[in-house]
Amino acid sequence: MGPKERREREREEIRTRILDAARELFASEGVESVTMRRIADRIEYSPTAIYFHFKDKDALLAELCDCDFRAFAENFAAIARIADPVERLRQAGRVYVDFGLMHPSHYRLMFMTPKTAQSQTIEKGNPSEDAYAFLKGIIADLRGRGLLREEYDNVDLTAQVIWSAIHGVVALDIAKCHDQWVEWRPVAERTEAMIDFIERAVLR
Amino acid sequence: MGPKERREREREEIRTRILDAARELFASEGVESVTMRRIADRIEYSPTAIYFHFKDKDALLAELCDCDFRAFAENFAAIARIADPVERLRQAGRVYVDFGLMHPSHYRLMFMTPKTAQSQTIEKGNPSEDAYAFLKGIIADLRGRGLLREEYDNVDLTAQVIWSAIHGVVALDIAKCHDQWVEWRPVAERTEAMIDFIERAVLR
DNA sequence: AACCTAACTTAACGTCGTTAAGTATCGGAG
DNA sequence: CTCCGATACTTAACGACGTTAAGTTAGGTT
Repeated sequence: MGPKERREREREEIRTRILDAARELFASEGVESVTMRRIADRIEYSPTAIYFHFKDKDALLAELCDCDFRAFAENFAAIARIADPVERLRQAGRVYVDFGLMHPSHYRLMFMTPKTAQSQTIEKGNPSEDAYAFLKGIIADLRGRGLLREEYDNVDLTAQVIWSAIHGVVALDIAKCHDQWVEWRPVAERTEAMIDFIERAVLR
Repeated sequence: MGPKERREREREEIRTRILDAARELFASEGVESVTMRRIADRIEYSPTAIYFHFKDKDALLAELCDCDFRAFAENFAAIARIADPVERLRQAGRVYVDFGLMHPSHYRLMFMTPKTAQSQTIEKGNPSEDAYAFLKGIIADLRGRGLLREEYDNVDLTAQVIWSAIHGVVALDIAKCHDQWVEWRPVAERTEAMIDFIERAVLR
């Protein structure tokens, strides 16, 4: 079964070539520059060739998004070894915001855009692939050591509130940082303030 | 100068007819259904007629957005009379989230989309037209009564952190409520939790 | 009565996502 | 060795989009 495997491998290769081209366009020129035709240009194929490998544009973007979710979760691996859960939470907040500010296009697609039904390639609940699970782990740890206020007995609810708070910093910055309406404090200052804010809210 | 005034009035009328048609499409079918051609259909004009009244589609959307910012700020008028600043803050959070959840399309355009350089028709700093100013007023009041922790001595920074926190609840819900990845707590529960969260963080 | 201009319309351009139909390549069966 | 069918593409086209150019009509001014 030599040729069959080769075909399979080649098919996988061109898939990743398409994804890579899309990712480059996406990162450098924003999501609105990612068109089937421009992706096709980059890999020197006709636009319709892409449809042989992806159902449609949404499916392609969803797969891009999936890769990014994994890359995002991997950012937290470095801080997983921090023993003190309070410090781990603080660093997690910084890592989260940094990712969003360094990759605003990706962040928008991942967390600020409705559609994109996620695929199955990420192992749910595994903290090294699933950042939400990582956050829940921190909260469970804090709770286990009796550091949380007693009101925060629901891990999911607590995780969702903390996530919302830190997401708000990133999302508002991405969407509104060029808005002269508000006299914005520097985003780094807002981030640190939010991290303190979260700590004051949940710790005893 | 009778006819001249009439012309002016008619011009204003058709402008608002266009805006109304756009708003209806927008609210009922989402922003992606707002096309120049469909707006034109609704008012029984040709698509190009709109360009006589608005520079382009972005300008039209920006103007829509402006109306919505004013309507948004007016929602807070009812709670402006609440004497207790703590309770006023709590109610403001609820009003904010309710607006976002009841008008997700508008909320997305107003607070989750980068572009839309705001126009000049809103009086900045006037709490009855500018919701950010309204929030700052609450914080200044809290501070004036010595209810805030001493760390929150910067009104702008404090307002921006609180806004981010509550925006995060709305924004995540709009973008991710249909995501099965996370076992979401009901948005009402998250909202109340965030309001408590904010209070615990900033009050003495 | 002639004219000018504001307020439109029709036609068109170039873009987009996507589908239909055609073509070449190539592994495997007779 | 030849033929076949599937695989992997291409070209052509459709309908929708934002927008511009050119043409038309109606009403106030001179």
